[in-house]
Amino acid sequence: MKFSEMLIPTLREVPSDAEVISHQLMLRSGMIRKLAAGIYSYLPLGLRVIQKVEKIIREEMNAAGAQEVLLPIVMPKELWIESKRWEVYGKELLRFKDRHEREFCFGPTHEEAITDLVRNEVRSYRQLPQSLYQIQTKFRDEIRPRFGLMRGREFIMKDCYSFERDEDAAIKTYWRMYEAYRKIFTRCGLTFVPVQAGTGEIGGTLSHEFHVLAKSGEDEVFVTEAGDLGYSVDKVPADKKDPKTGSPLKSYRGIEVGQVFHLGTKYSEAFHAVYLDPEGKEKLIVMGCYGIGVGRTAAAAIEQNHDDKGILWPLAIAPFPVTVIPLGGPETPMFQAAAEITDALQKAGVEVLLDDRPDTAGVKLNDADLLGIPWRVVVGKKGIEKGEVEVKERKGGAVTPVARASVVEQVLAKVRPA
RNA sequence: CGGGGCGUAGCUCAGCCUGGUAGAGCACCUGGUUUGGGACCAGGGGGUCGUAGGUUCAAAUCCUAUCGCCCCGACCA
Repeated sequence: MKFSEMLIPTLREVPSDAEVISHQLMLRSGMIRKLAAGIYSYLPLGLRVIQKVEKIIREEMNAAGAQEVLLPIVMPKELWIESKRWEVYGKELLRFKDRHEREFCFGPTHEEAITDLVRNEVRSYRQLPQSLYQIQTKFRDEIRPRFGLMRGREFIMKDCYSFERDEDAAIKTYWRMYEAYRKIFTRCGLTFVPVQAGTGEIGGTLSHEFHVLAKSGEDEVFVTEAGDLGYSVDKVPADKKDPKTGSPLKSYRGIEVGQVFHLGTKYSEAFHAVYLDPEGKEKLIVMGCYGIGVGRTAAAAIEQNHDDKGILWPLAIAPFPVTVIPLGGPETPMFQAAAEITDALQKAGVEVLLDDRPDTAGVKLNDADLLGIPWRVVVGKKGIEKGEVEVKERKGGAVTPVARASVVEQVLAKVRPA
């Protein structure tokens, strides 16, 4: 891809309405733009990151045995009356009427829709278990949207719902999803901690939140010495000590990027979602639900991976793994070499951003720092005269001169580790 | 919803107190010179000062209302 042909409107200055670093950097790097409070457009670079995160989520959810579906965003009032949440949910539930004065809401979550689907389609124990997930736009009319993608009103969420024959099977699935979540956030390059949490409005009995630890986090979490488990404010032991080791728990700020719930039969009771067991007896389906904030995961990655010059994307979710920067105009040997290197990498299946803009070296290098693409190939005049180009990792900073002839091979080794 | 703040060019902001022909830097367009860390010269385009009403000879500036946005608090992926 050529920088000059993509819509990447980078900003030199920090927009005045952005407070947290991820919001600032997403705006400055041309990933997102705000349309209204808590409502954002994703530009090409931002969408690329979102899609990388989604790809990881899909792979791990599929590996955990879940199937992808897509439910409606708009749902009728009646469904929400059945679960009693039309009254309970409050003003975050955005409600409206259609031309026939029938009442609807925008989905803030989809237990109702999925349970309705499953109760209509599942009759027999032979059809269970089922785990169904979707990646979809949600709308929650938050009292105070803030921090860019971190707390939008409209946001992309992966939500998964599991349906099991009994409690034991549901608990097993719960832990399988828990492990899938660990893999997802690990693959996204995040440092995170699973946190024992209360179940809040969605209801249920067992729950973990996955928190990315960052100073800007909205939640306080209490983490064990080993850092392998935490407790939310409403679940932390009174003495604030690790129940296993007795050592004190440390307080951190966390960004909740995912949560897993064991729901039990709350929704299957409300919706009479039942199946017939081998004896022909009617039984309630046992449910779980599992959410990941996709945009928030991307924002959290920035909160955790940035420096004073810009983003330091983890390789797995970077908009591009590598950028090639010729320091010279279109007629120069630098530009020629850069184009050839780009071409060779692309033929090898690597996504490359070629900075073909006519701007000065300073502009290109500063923008490259801002965008945070993990690997950078700089083709400079002195280097090219010696038959060399430079390979630099955004995070490390060390510049490695590499022979022109072997640069493709070397970049490939960095960008797709076996 | 309670408390605080802000709406002036694409972005960052000055001007408002003390009313008198709308500004700067960056960005953008044209031509030229430039290319290792946000270049230079010359020319140029762009704003009914959030909106509506009021006061006044005269309003970005004073008054009233309204809308939007940001921050702090209660709610949440």
